[in-house]
Amino acid sequence: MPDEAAGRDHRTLPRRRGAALNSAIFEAVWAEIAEHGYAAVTMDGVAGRARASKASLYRRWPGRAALVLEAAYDAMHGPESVPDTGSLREDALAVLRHAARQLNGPVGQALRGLLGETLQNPSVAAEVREYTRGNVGRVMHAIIEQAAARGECDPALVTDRKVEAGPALLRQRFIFSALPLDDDYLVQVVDEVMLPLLGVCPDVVAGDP
Amino acid sequence: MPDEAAGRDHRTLPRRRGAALNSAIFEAVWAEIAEHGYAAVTMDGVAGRARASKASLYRRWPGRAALVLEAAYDAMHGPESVPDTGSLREDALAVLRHAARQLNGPVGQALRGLLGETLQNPSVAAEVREYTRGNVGRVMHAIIEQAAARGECDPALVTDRKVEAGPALLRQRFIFSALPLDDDYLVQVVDEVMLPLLGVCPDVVAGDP
DNA sequence: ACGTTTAGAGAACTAGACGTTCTCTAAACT
DNA sequence: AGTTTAGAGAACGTCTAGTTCTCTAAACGT
Repeated sequence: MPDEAAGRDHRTLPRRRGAALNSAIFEAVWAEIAEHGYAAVTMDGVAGRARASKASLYRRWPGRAALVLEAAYDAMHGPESVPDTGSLREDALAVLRHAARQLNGPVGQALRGLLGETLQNPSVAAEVREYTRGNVGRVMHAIIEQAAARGECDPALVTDRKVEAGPALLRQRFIFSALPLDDDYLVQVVDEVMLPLLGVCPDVVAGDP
Repeated sequence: MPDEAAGRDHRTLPRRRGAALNSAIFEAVWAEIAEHGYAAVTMDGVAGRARASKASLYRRWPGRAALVLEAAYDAMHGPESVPDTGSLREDALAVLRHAARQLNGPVGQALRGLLGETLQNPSVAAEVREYTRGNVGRVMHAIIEQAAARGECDPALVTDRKVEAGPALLRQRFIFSALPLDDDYLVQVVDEVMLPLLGVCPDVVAGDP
């Protein structure tokens, strides 16, 4: 009879399950993205790096898109809070800065890849679009309502197109430019587009003597 | 000795070259896109449908993206002209309508797929971005300069962000919505965003008694 | 403590697309 | 007519997506 080591083949290492395995898989996804970008994320690669089996991956997610999407959700922990500084300008900047911080990091890279996936194969995910669009738009509406309640802007001026304009500029730049979203850009979006559209602070921009 | 038919194998059909072959290949690309969308375009599929060889395809284009991109260029024949109706509102509507007509058709489907490709693999094509961004932006700048020269808007108000806002809304809707770009949307973009940003026609929208 | 059920590791396998390369031959050129 | 160029068709090697198999550790019962 062999000693106890002989009974242990290469599969006898401690085996993770449930949440622990999930976390290990998400970590592997981020490592793959960080190393060679979204395009380099393959199911085999993630499984290998996480020391998980492809069967385990496919038991949890139907494909790469669903996996990366859940990894992104996981990395963003928690719904976005609505800022309330008492000034529309500061609220708007806070919203855009929060979005920019996410989009400039690994989560942004993942979302770019996922958006690419949905553009090529529209059947894959209305879900991705929901996220990318839903959050910022909802919060933007909320801070504008706050401003209208304070009398800071005229509620009659508020339309869907005007509310969407700022976020649309942010997204355009995120999608079409490889450069990070810098703060100057966000300030321009707020001062040159969002506030003028709502009739706030007609072209008096801070910093000009 | 067999008769003359025996010497003709299945390769003996008339053989196209140069521009004629190019056109046949482009037609095949559009047929494939129309049938099952961008995702279904494969080099094998296009070659088969065009009765061309894959070798001929790869001699002309390095890959699928380059092929579809050139097919799109080919379908758009000619650079965009700058409208000059004498009214900024009409000029802007003309530009957006021209863009929308393209984007609502098969060319739009191709561009969506190509954009998806570049988002997943940024190395592929700065070229695609150039097109998608370049044209509308350039023409938009031109009509605004015309309007400023007529005294229709204040040149001091014109900034890059303001000029980009309208096109950004168009693109956002193109990218994130599967629905076609309808004319109501374009009118809203012009009347609620573009003109107010440039200080034209402050909220007097036609059609309201 | 023991037995049953669940779920993970690892590997083999199929199928589809990419991109390459080969041969044979029609079209274009001189 | 003879030469060169370029296209048709097919075979091939590779990669990735998914699936399915066996074996076994972990979780959960009694």
